[in-house]
Amino acid sequence: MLFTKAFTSQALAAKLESLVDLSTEERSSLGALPIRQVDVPAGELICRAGDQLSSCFIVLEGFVSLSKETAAGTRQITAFALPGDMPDLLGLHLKVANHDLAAITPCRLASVEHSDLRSLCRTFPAIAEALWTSTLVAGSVFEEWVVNVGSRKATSRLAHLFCEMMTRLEALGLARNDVCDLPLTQVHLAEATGLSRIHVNRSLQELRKQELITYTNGRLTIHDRTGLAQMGQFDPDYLHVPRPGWRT
Amino acid sequence: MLFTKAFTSQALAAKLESLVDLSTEERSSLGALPIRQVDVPAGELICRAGDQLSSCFIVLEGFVSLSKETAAGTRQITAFALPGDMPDLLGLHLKVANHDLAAITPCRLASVEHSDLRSLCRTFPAIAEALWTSTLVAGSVFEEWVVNVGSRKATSRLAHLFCEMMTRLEALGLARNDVCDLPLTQVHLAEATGLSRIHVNRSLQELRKQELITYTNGRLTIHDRTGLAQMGQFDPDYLHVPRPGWRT
DNA sequence: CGTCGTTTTGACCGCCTTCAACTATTGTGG
DNA sequence: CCACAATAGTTGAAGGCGGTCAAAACGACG
Repeated sequence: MLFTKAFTSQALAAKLESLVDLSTEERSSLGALPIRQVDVPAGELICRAGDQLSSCFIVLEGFVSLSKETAAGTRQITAFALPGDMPDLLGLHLKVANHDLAAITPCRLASVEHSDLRSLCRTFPAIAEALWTSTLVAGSVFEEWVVNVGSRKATSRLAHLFCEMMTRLEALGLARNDVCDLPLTQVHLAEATGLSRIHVNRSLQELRKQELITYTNGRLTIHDRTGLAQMGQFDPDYLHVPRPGWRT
Repeated sequence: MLFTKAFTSQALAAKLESLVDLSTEERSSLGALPIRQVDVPAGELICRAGDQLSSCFIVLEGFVSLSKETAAGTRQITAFALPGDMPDLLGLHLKVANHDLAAITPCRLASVEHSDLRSLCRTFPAIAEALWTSTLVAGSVFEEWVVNVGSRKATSRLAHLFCEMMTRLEALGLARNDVCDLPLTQVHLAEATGLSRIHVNRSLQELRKQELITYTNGRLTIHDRTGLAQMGQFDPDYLHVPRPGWRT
């Protein structure tokens, strides 16, 4: 890892402002939050479940996976964190991380001391509320994933995941015209959907055959938005993004 | 439903005090929180996904399920709420419920206006922190459920669920000597684990055959704690209860 | 050009689902 | 107190979805 001193990027501020209104004072205090910038190469672990942390991360650039090890040595990915997300904000109040964090792509993170964050929350309740809300949304996404892996068939699970990622990336301005960079290998998809690598491959072929998507070289294109949403039983409400752009 | 005016029971206060230390003033303000008491008969819906609520519930007595409908008309249960839990606290900041709430047993609930709760949080930051923390724990449980339904086999899923419920009920003083009332039908278990009703039945027989549990008439007895924990790959950390009482 | 990770294909097998029927238990009204 | 209905649990048989194993094709990169 490579460390640099810096100040908070726009990523977090943008995220929080999508949840609550911030005054100029709050915005500038947020910008002045002292952070340590951290660069992590692709594939590297950022922290492990059980780690006791005195700071938490903000994703500035890149894709981060949240995962848990299972007995057989396999991983279950429980969520993906994108720029603006704080994948271990839970540690602010609970002290121990309860999942592994790994950089899927090369990532730029900001590390914020819990003490700094806590005093910021004390001074500006609106910021505390925004952070709280962001953890609620994260919880809501976990809950939807329970439904996804618990009750849908392989093609539906993948369709749902693609809809979710497209929606979130659009909200970040990282997708346009139903095209986005989604740098996940089929192994990542398998670990996120609770399927085997091989069955993911075959299910992707099925989605292609039905002309719903193309997905090559980490680039996802959705050809039939409503068709994919139907296949994945996708309803964007649980993501709580302002204007989802999916018609039911 | 049957409504009565009343004041907050000990259930919530006890729950919050397990998460943060409260001053006597905070404790009494919490007790003075105006609530409307609601009694719900077994099997009845409490609210639906998508409802816009101006108040939220505290479970005082009984078992509540959180669930989402899927396309085929089936349900996926995403969590169980026990006394002291606030299963739709999410609505405090996000306005819309994102799951159905249903009374599994006859339930006594307390309904608290969001405005009252919000002003209480504003006056006592420690209470806000405790509530925030409780939502973080709930999120942590969702995350573990993703792992459970995403990566474990039938018997493991059930074993894990039983370990979780036993741990939580113990923390509430509702279990003793590895015995607790767990008023869930096999259909509930199926909906919570993402299995079919029939396979739940057969997996339960397997757990009994291995002399890990008995489970009849809504009463769970764990005969082999470590064996069950191993089968379910259960590690109580994610529940964030003070003293779990499971040896690794 | 060889190496390593990723994707793809084929064959086989098993966990779990589905369908159908039967039993046990609980509750209700005559 | 019994008849009946309704709910919950159990058993059997058949079949499908997806897992596992093995190997080949493909692509990126040094």
